[in-house]
Amino acid sequence: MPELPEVETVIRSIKPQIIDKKIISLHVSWANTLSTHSSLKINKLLKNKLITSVSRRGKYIIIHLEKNFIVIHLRMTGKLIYQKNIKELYKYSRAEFIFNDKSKLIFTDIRKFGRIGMYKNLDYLDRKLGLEPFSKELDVNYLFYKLQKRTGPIKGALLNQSIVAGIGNIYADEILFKIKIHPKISSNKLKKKKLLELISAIKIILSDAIDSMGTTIINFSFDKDSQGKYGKKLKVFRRENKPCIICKTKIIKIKCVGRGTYFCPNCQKNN
DNA sequence: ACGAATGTTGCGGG
DNA sequence: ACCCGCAACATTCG
Repeated sequence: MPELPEVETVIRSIKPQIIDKKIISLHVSWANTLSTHSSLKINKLLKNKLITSVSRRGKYIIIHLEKNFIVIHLRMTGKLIYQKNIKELYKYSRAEFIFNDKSKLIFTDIRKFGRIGMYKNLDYLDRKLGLEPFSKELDVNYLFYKLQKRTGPIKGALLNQSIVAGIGNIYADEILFKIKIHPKISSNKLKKKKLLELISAIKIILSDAIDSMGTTIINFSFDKDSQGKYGKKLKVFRRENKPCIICKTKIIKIKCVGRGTYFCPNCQKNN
């Protein structure tokens, strides 16, 4: 579920709550949640370690320890809930960080796709992921270089985390609508002038969505049950059969790179 | 009632 | 290197 704006919202909400706390233990109730270590091993590495920072890379949440990094991916339905005083139990709790002051960070995940791993540095993420959308290095030359050899649909390129990190299904559709590009147009067909618009749209849509604290449609929430407000601003995503806000043509839904894809067939022509 | 779809990623194979 | 289809899983929708 969460894309970059939702992940950014989550880290902004949990950072002040967990920074400078010491982790006592990590209790894992669904073993596959751990992607890199056994529960025993990760607990040895975590025990009494201080959280020095919390950050984000693409859609990954990074909890900085003194020597290591805990990396969390929420995938479709993962949530992080900070719990100050011992209270409710969560049916879908998969792992719980226990801090020195008895507070907890609870990782819940209905579909069990979310993962928690631990790394000595962030090379693993940097190798796998492309540029951050707000990076100054994200320019026309970089995008052109990445797209020129690709013949697949531009939407697939936007969803590809090794090009620009953090865009998912919602924002890919919104970005393409903003600059009137058909989602199935071949990636290498875009001229440099259009790539300049694309970069600008990526930055604008994502930063607007962050300002709205993300999009809540089905699952996303932060701070336990706060909802993102960007859902109200969506122009095409999940607006099938509703009028395009520009031309009143009905928004249609198709399959593109295996994903439900919404666009305006009049504003976003395939040529 | 049951197959399809759901905001993601990693894998295998062409 | 790229691209596609599928699997990982639980719930909701038509």
